[in-house]
Amino acid sequence: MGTASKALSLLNYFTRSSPAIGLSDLARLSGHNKATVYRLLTELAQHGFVEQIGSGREYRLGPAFLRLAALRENAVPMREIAMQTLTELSNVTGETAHMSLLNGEVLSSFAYTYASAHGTMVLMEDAEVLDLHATGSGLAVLAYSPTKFVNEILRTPLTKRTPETETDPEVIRAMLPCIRTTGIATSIGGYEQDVHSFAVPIFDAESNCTGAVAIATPVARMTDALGEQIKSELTTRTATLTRLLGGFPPDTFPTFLQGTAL
Amino acid sequence: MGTASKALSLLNYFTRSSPAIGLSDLARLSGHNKATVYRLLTELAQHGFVEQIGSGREYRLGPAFLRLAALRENAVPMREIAMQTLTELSNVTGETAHMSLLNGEVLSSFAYTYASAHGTMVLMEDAEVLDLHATGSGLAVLAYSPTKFVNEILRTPLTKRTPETETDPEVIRAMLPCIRTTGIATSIGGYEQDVHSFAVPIFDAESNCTGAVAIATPVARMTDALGEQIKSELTTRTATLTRLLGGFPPDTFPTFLQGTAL
DNA sequence: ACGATGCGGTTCATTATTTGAACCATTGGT
DNA sequence: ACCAATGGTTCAAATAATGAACCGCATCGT
Repeated sequence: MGTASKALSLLNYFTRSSPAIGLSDLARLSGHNKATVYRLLTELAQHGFVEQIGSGREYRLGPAFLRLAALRENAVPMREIAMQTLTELSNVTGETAHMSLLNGEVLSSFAYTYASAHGTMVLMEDAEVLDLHATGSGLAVLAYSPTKFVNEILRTPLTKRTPETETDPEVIRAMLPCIRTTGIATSIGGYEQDVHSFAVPIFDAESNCTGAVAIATPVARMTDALGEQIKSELTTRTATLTRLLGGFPPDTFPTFLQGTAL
Repeated sequence: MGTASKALSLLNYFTRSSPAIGLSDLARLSGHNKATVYRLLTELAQHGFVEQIGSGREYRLGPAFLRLAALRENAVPMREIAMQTLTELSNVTGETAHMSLLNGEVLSSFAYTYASAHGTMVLMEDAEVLDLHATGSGLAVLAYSPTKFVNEILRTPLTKRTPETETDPEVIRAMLPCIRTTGIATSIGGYEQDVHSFAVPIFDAESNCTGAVAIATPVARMTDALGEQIKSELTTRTATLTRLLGGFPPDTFPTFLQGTAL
């Protein structure tokens, strides 16, 4: 791994639940030497990617991301386009719709919309990290990712989010061909208890899978009829979204799902 | 300069006006070897910080920034707090108020509010890079930055934005003590023609200057009376904002400007 | 049709940078 | 008063970054 990658991967340890991390902790988490982490953090800080809280204690993400995110969204207004489709999806299905994007090895929540049809609703968080092995979205992404990537993900220990979480790499690997035949991944309570989720992949211009769109419902509300409706809406509208974002499904993607022409 | 810094500084060449850059161009711009830039871009791409457009042509900023910006804003809701003060400022003065933040050596627009009082108005852009030598905000920041930082900025050639832009490093250096005595920097047409700007610095918890708040008006509308009102409102409200953001002005900052207690 | 140009990407011996164990000075808890 | 952490620093040893030259390819002007 190159030095730049080490520096960048440090940023992945900052999450919603641990927004500030000390030097020693970060060294332990990343497995790098403390001196190394210190030097990398210093460099990141010089560019505003991290900043220190107080007179030398913990580090947190810096203000540079606000600037670069604004530039990114200006160059590629993905969120704006995606919100349109997500709004339609949650209106039509009456359930929570969300889209996630793959950043390196991290799949994270990117945008979501709620429906006002019911009193209960699956809640989402911005920038939440979604386990690739334990969510519908993650499985959809894995099913359409290169074998090499899948191997890397399944090599590392898989965290057991709920009693229902499947953590056997081989069982997960066996699920992927099945997902590919339908183009739809399903997760029932694998990430959060009582959450049922259908997910389909989205692709970029080179037909790489870059994320997923999913509909999440309380398990108790799921019926065969609702499931069929969701799967139908999800596949057609997401196929259109992929095209709106300038992407193309790969040849292997089930053609009967590829939706209406743009 | 460390390797990580080289990688991170590549990101600074992506701007609103050049959102996509080719490998060779980026090598020329940054002054690094093409092979080096290629390797760094590859690493950045692996983490979603840049992505390639089409089947291998130009690079642009990646989706990772959206995730990290969301995490940053969640940890430090600066924008939310700042918008409050900016809204008050533009309401009270009837002019455009904006706040800029320093990311490494780059000062960029962070948030702004317009007033509806007049037909004409100074317009702002998100994430716009503000020259440190040619804007009121930039001068305010320089006046309260370490000498070493000022030297670095003034060593590089200063771009002449308008006929009024001052580009002589020594003249600019001579302005800084003057700015420090009043706590207010002024720029008249130095960045954009016909734009008058008053700016005051903001500070973090360690009394480092991290940015500025400014009021921009059309030159034609500026009068002594308006100027006095703006300076008064700007200094008191920005002092309060610094405190709201958890910062402290340094001891050298004019005390008669430090506003009301929180 | 064609050579010239410039592009993204690759190679590999040279070189400069990163690395990490050990070491400070401080801080906070007991 | 002590101990165990913390953030930060050092320097010889090891490793990773570097850059000139080189591909194959697309584009462009003639």
